[in-house]
Amino acid sequence: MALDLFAARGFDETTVDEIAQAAGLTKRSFFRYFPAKEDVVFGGVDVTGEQVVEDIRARPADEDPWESLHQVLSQWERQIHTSEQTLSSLRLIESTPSLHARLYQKRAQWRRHVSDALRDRPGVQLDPFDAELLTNAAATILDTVSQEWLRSDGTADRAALLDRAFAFLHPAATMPQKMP
Amino acid sequence: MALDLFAARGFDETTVDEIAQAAGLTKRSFFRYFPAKEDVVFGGVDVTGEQVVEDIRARPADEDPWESLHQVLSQWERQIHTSEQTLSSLRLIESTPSLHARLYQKRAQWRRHVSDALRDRPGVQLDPFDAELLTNAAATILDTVSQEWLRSDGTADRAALLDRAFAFLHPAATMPQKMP
DNA sequence: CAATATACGACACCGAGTGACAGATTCGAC
DNA sequence: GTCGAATCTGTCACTCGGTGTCGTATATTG
Repeated sequence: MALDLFAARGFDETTVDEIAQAAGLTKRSFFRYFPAKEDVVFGGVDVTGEQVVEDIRARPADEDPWESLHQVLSQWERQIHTSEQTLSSLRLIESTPSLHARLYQKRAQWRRHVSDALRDRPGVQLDPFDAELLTNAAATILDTVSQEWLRSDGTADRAALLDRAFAFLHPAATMPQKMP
Repeated sequence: MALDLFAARGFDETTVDEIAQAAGLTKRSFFRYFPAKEDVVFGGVDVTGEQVVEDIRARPADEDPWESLHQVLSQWERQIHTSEQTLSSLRLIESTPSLHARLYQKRAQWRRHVSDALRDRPGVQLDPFDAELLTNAAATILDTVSQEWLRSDGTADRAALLDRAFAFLHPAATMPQKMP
């Protein structure tokens, strides 16, 4: 629907009035369904939702956090259906600054949840800085994988790229201690 | 000037007309100096400019890319003067989604430059995916350090945090190869 | 059928940002 | 110093995203 309009005229060049009219609504009614114009695009794309957070919570508490992130994200990566529409949506997002910003915003709150999940583990208490560092690094991996996948026009193996990235960017076995 | 208004009434609650009037201008003239309302805040803050990119280009070509990033960013971190105003600016940015988005946007184009700099090295040609992964990881470290520094109310040692993060998130010595 | 909740349209409004035009200011050539 | 050009600035009008308000249909429930 609205995605066709974006594909044809571009995101910024398409007004909310046009989107609404194409869907048989008013501008006012459009904003009753979507908090912002940008959110039409993210309706179909699963922006790494609550499932991942729950999966991390379900992992054994004594598992290496980085390994947990790897396992959960790897599994998630293999579950999602990477349709042709996902590809064009991602392309649109990448080429539109405001959409890019919106995606980042959604990822930011997701990261907070993941970071909390890592620190909520019983037994070992993880330093907030370390938890955020690991979480942000994992998010960066996701981001870079998506970027590469986009560059390959959807032909690249996302799961393989993810594994490679997780293996490459490996935290030190012995965590450097804070200075007192 | 305008930062005082933001500190008092908040970013979103301060209109451009008010900023302009406080500076003795018109709204129209304001937009002749700043492309967007958000850019007033980033005027004083050095959002990791061209200097870092040049420094990376100046590094020995056979140096480990991660080490180059570490060295340059570490040096940069020790050069910047982290004033009280920087702290309040960062606080404002963190608490305002639109400013957060703008910062991310600026960082994005910086990352592209850094990634290009890493790949432009003579001799070794780095895979685009790897280059972006390293660059994004370094940017993530910067981000996390800033976050932690902010949480400590500016008392934390940024350089030390940076060193710790770079040591913690260390790429594997042997880079995993791509599958054919 | 009546009462109430929910959805939608219509209208007015605000703030960010832009284009066009007119007047002022600065600055260099002569 | 004068003239003319370039630059700066204010004014007005306009677009577009987003919100508040209100009146009115269309269910939904008893």
